[in-house]
Amino acid sequence: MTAASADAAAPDAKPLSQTQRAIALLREMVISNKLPPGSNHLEIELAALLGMSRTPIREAAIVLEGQGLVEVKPRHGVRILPIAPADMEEIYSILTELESLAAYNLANTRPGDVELSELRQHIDEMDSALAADDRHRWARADDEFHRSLVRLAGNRRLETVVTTYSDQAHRARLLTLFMRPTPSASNDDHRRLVDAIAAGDAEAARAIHRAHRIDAKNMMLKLIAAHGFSSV
Amino acid sequence: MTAASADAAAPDAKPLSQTQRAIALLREMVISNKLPPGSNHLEIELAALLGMSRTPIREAAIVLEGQGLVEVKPRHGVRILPIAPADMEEIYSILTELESLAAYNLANTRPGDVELSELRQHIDEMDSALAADDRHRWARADDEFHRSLVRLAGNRRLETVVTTYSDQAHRARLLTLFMRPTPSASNDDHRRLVDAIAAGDAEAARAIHRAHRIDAKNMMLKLIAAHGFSSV
DNA sequence: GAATTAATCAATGCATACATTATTTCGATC
DNA sequence: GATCGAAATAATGTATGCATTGATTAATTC
Repeated sequence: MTAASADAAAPDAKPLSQTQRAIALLREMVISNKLPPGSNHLEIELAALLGMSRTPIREAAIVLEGQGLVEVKPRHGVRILPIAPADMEEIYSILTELESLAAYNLANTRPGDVELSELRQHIDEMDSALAADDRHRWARADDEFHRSLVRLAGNRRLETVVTTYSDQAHRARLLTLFMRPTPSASNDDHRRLVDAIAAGDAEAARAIHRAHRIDAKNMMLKLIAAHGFSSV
Repeated sequence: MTAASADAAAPDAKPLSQTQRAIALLREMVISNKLPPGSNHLEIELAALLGMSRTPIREAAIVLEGQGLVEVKPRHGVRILPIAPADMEEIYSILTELESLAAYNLANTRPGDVELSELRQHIDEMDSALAADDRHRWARADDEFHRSLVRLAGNRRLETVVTTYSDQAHRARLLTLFMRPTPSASNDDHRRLVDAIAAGDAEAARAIHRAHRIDAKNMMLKLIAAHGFSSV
């Protein structure tokens, strides 16, 4: 352990500014639904909550507003944006298109065993989580799989956009996680996708992933329509 | 004219906060290359330049950083991000995909004459600008055409992302505007695209637009490769 | 003369103060 | 009792001050 720090794995973790802490903490609270969608929070309250002054809170709010998670309403504080079915429709459209592009591009790069096994590890983890009937773990692995897919495609901006909209969708996915049927069929798609990527068949990779995402979107929208939505 | 205001078209234009002014002014200066790519600007200098304190400058810098136009470097002020060929590659990939999606979706909505004529007006304006050999006017109309296309598709988030990356690409387009051949063939693509949309042929609309964007990207990259890039 | 270290300088990160302005409350009038 | 208006309240937008810390310059040693 280094002399200066006792927490992270990085040998010389910089002190991390208050603004960065505020961003990380608020983001986590939003996407995990700890701050309920539709709720308002005054800057002073958030400042007190996180033990800092209004300045870093404001800066964090601006960042999170840019990421579509909150809205700064002049006299009502920071409003946690709700996610309506129409929003999910928008988000999934974009994710479908961009992740499919990632799959296409990745297949064209002819990735090596390192990259492919990274993807396959996440798939195995999903299977394992399913076997243990641990949906949270499954969801995390699913997330990681999609994140890896996009990262390996090598377009940093693509990564950024996909992360932004995945974050927005995250809360809705949490809500439907236990409403949906067992997501075992999903892994068949994943395996076929990785096989197509390994074979360098870019068109197939794109088609498989697009179909996968469209299925996911339809299921999500159906669940939301059936169960309603707590958002305001 | 209203009693309170003497400038805008809106009857009751709110005073517009300093932060909002800073965002608008800095964004314009960045995407028009008035602030050279790669240059650094201390918060105090920008504050003096725009006649305000550091606070709104900081907030604006955060917003523009989120839009990929600048980078806040702790001791060196705000750095205007340069655009390298690799960045253009990333940006055009994303724009190609998302605008093609917009074309696809718009075609599926079976837009009425109002929408279609909006698109066609921009095409006519491009023709007119070309006839007058006014490339700046052409570029503006081309921009408007693409912006309309995406807006009419009706996905607000899609609009946001496309605007973000169009802004990033804007400076490079300015640089190559006078290097490229006369962009008259481009309008053939636009007309075929609108026809496909009018006919409700979503697949054709997507294919036409994708090809259009890929052509544009290849030309841009070739120009940049040939001419080099002033970016640092 | 080069390199290493100490001292100076400067820009930022953050807290705080204050003016502005939307909201709310209280009172008065109908 | 309800509605309108005015005063009070509260939250923000912005400016400013200060401590921190990175950068830069000077100085000293080899």
